[in-house]
Amino acid sequence: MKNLFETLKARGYVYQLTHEDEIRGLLNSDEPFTFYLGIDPTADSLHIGHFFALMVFRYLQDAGNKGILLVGGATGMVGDPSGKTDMRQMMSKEQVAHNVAEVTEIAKRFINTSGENPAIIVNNAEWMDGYDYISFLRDVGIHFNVNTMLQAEAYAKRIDEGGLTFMEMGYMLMQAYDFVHLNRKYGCTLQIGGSDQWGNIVAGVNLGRKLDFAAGTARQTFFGMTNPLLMTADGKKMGKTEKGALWVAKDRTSTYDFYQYFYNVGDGDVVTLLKLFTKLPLDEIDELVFADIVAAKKRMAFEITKLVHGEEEAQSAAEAAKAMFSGGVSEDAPLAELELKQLCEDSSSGEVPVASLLAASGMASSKSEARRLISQGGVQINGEKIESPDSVVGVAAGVELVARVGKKKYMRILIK
RNA sequence: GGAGGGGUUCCCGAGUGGCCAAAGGGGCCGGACUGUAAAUCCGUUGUCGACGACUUCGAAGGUUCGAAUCCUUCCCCCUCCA
Repeated sequence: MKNLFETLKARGYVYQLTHEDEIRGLLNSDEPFTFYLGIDPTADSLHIGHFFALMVFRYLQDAGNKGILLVGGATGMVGDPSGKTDMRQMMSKEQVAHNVAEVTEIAKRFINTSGENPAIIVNNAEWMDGYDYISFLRDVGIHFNVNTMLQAEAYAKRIDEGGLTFMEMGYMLMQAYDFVHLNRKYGCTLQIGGSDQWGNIVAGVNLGRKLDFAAGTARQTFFGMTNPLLMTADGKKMGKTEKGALWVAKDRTSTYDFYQYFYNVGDGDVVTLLKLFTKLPLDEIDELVFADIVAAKKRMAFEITKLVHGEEEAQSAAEAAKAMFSGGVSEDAPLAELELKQLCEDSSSGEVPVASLLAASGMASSKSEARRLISQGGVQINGEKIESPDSVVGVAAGVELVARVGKKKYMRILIK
């Protein structure tokens, strides 16, 4: 007898449950079961929201249960309207295929696909592609009541805003069927996912029941469990940055930025994040946070970065941050390489307006923006504050400058 | 298909011929204070060869000395009716 259920609940992974008692029994039983998590390939990387669900996946798998990761090659073609204000832009088939491949690769970093208890990765296109429309409507569609569907919380926004297309309503049927398929083929009994998936998960549970009833076969087991939405203490969606989501792929969000994001979260979120994304014991977390909130935050940022990008990367991100904020420079700071001849007429050396430099390196989105930043006193070059928007700086081929905008943005600029 | 309402700068939302690069709020960004946190306060928030110039108010034309504001056509959205 284990207490996996209690562990997950105490750390904050559990939000909604279709059958609380039964699921507790399932998770705490010594008898392994099969579960699945579905991810749609809406982009070619995963963001931190996915990672939340993947943590649950790991816990379940580490406890000896069989995990199935479903990458939605078929559902991705349609797009889940759950919780969305607007219809998702339809993706081309090529794009979906590309994303499926990328997402699969990244997911493999988090879940164990080899060893004694490997997780398996499936793509629902495998069984959806050959399913013809009429058969699907007759087999699956017959079990869905539109009135009930329309009352689903997940669709409320779309209905308020005026447009929910027929295609999108079909999404729920697809996901529901996925669960049934995995149950039939692999004996999958539990679906996990984010709270925005609740409606779709419940649909799967219900569909399984109805199909069993219609076929007169023995009732199979279908359970669903969701994890809460990752919110910051002040009620915002976590993982949002000015550039969009916080991505797991390095070319989308650098390790340094990733680390910085967590370093800069509010104090109130530190405990939550430590519980969710580290495996530190709960009492140790409490102690740490109580003793020194800043140290706890640092530890949290490090641990999460380590989990996602590996220890080495995390170490260098932490060191880069340390160097930067104590006034030094780090090799790990982002580097921009600029062509000298694009900055000034003279071929060997010359003076370049600081504003141009910032704009060219991407530190500022335009020269106007750069001038604004300078006049507000937010720009430093090589540790010296730039006083006037018209200031120039001497450059020559091979020179490296360190530009700083605001308190937190640093960049090395190499003149070529 | 019919009738009405509407599309404004990142978002919401004022503006119905010059005083409009466009009120106000949110967000973002910068500064101060701090702990690379939060809260608070201040400032900024189209672009550029920068006290001036250029380009913006769904799209394209037109009227006018002058248009986000008026006219025409088109595209899109919403509400009610069918």
